[in-house]
Amino acid sequence: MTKTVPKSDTRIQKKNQALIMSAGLVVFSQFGFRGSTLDLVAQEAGLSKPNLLYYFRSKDAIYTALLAKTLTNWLEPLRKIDAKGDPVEELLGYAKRKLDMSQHYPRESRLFANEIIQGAPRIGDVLRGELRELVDETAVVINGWATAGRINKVDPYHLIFSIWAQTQHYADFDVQVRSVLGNIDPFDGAQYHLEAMLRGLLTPLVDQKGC
Amino acid sequence: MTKTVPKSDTRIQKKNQALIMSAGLVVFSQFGFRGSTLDLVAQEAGLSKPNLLYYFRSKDAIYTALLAKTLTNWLEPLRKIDAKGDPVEELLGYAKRKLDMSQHYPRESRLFANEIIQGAPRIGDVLRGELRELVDETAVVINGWATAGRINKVDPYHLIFSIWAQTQHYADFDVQVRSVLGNIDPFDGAQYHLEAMLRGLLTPLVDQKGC
Amino acid sequence: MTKTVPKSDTRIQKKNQALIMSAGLVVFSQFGFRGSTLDLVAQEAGLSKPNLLYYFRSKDAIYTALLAKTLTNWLEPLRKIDAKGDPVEELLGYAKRKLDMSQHYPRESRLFANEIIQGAPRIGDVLRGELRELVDETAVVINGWATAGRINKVDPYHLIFSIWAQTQHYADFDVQVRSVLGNIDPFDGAQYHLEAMLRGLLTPLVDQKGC
Amino acid sequence: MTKTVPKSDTRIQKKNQALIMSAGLVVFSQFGFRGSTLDLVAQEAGLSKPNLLYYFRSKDAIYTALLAKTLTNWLEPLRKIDAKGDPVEELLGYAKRKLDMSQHYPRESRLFANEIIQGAPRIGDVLRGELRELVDETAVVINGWATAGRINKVDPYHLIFSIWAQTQHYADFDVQVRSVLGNIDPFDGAQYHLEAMLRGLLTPLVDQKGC
DNA sequence: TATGAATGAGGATTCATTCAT
DNA sequence: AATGAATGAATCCTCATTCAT
Repeated sequence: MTKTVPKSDTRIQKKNQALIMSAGLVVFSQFGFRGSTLDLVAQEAGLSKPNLLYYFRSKDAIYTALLAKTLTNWLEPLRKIDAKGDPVEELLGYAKRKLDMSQHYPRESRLFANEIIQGAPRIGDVLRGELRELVDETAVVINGWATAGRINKVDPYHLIFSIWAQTQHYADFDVQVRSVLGNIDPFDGAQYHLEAMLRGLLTPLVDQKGC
Repeated sequence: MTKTVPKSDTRIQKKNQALIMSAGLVVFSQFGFRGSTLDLVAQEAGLSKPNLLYYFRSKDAIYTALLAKTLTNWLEPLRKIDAKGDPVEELLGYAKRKLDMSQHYPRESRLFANEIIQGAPRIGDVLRGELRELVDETAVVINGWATAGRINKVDPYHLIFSIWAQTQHYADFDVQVRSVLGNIDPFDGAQYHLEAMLRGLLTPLVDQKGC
Repeated sequence: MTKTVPKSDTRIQKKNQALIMSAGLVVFSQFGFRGSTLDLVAQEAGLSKPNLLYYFRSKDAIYTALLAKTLTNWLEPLRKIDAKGDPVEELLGYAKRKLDMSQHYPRESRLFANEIIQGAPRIGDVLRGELRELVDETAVVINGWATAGRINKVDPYHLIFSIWAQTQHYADFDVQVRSVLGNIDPFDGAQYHLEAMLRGLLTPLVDQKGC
Repeated sequence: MTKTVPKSDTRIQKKNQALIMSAGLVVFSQFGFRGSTLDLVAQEAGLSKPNLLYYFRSKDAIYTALLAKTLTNWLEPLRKIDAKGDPVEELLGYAKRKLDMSQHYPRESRLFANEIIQGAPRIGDVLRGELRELVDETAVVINGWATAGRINKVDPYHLIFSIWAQTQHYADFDVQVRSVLGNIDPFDGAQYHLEAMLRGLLTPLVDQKGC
């Protein structure tokens, strides 16, 4: 009814809010929203359960805040694709950035993976709005490159999907990848393979062999 | 002895067990194990909750049975790769079968995706055992093809990962894909794009252009 | 999400639903909705808390069911006032019925008292609808009697309020009344006093003294 | 010693204590003790929750202080009945004062109503002590008047109850009264009706009609 | 085979109160 | 004098599971 939630952002508040969101990331990325409990988050954060709810109105509020915060970073790499840059390098760069994120922020990847697999109940609007627009714009750029003959003709949407799929796979299916590879680090090979794949797809034949 | 579980498999038993597993697939594939409830499964199956537990010892038993049953089909396509076939056609065929499965059995895909993202607590052994062996064997075949110059040199593990990633993406991230594509059917373009990608990667240059 | 609430009314269900509503009456009539706890109701009913919620969806559902069930009986006496009867006797009869209810169903009286004092959040509509109409109709009857000279001119609304007030007082303020009266039974004197009061108000003087 | 409660009554202390009691009156009179929360009181007072507890030891302390403070005013009208005055005028005056209090201090009325309906856990002693004595004394006065033939014979206790009931009704059941009356102000009619009732009851017939 | 009835163990959230500053 | 921070004890409700029929 009358929830006392901190209004001013003191030092300790920022610290604890960050702590909670960090703990939330660990838990929610593994179990999804429904599979996670405040107990787990509290334990991970080293705080008491009511103390969690002192900083966030509800379990949902933690999760939503987490999604919102992560979302911005998540879409960033796509925004960096430069229409004026070299097409192949731009796309390889994008793929590399995505792969780096899978390597260094696998939990964020799994957070979204869980959310989307479970039907994106909370970010459906973003997917159909902001994300779609961003992809549409990028598709125009890619089509422009193809029309100019600077890369092969490709479906820009599926190209983007395949970059998402191949990079996020190493974060989302980390357990599987490591089960198969044993002690070998996945990301070295992944980077090389992904580049080969993209070059094979994009590079006009005339550039591949001088004839 | 504490629990009476049907021993003889009558017709009605098989029917209901199948019904429950079918309902379980719907629910578990969306919410994962922890996020699912027996109530949801019971409602989906049109059975009472205690009746579910007459056929299966526990929630866990339903989930485990479901995973086990699906696993066989899931690994099947990989087994079908024929070392004696045409390399590119074999690999394209594999990719196509996987994509078909994403199209026609997206729930099974999401069931595994959920399980693996959440750390594969129940199928970790299979991943490190059966799956790894199978991939190892396939890797030998692919390496053989490359050594024989019939395809380009590729890392067979990452090749397989990239096929998994790109095909399963259309099932697991279905909501996202459709959010971006709107009314366009994803699978037409996906099939074409995937083939282009694999051909670009695998086909020796000498075959691509006659020089 | 998927609440299993009994649909068919078996014997045991009716028994337990009645048991719970009876316990709910005891608790809610004393503490009001907000001040009551399911624990108290469960204890009063001799059932476990989850078992309460097996029969009723929520605390609110118990309370609402209770109000609805009691409401009908509550308005009944007013409906029984007969325009064709003897005015004074009809009104005295009404007052007597109300007083009897206070004596024999004091909890029901306090249930409504609590609800109304606290702002009638759940029965406000009934008050402004069904109750008001009923009172309006009765007011017409009373005015008719007064116009015909069969009773003194009175404000029918305040007459009804005063009957409500004086009868319900013995239920709602029972503790106070008994604190003041000690061991004397309140209802004997109440009945006599109320009758005197109403006769004094209603009876035309010409009837009181033959002149 | 464990708790620092202000000893000296500075200006700001008195101000805030009054502020809190005023806010407590608003909240407790609506929801009763158990249904009220410190959050609600704090919000109503515009103070922080811990600050409330700086001025009052506990939620209970606020409530008890409120009851005590109000109680004095509450009993005052009864004390003002003057044995030497004109009987009917004295009693009508008492009723009027009570009705005025219902009009101008309805919250105080509801505060007691809630407390008493819920069993008077905190003022039971006062009811059985101070209140009872006061009523007993008044009853003697009334009986004296009746014996002297200055008013009709009535049960003085039920007479007092009926004045309480009819006057407090307009405060305690305010919502209901207004639901029935719509936009008409209740207190005009109430005053008139109450006077008629009491005169009808009390006035010896010989005074009503000269015969 | 099926289900109504029942519950212990959670799980999210509220709340009065304490503590440090 | 005031408040941000913190929490143990409720409090409502859910859920997997058991039991009796």
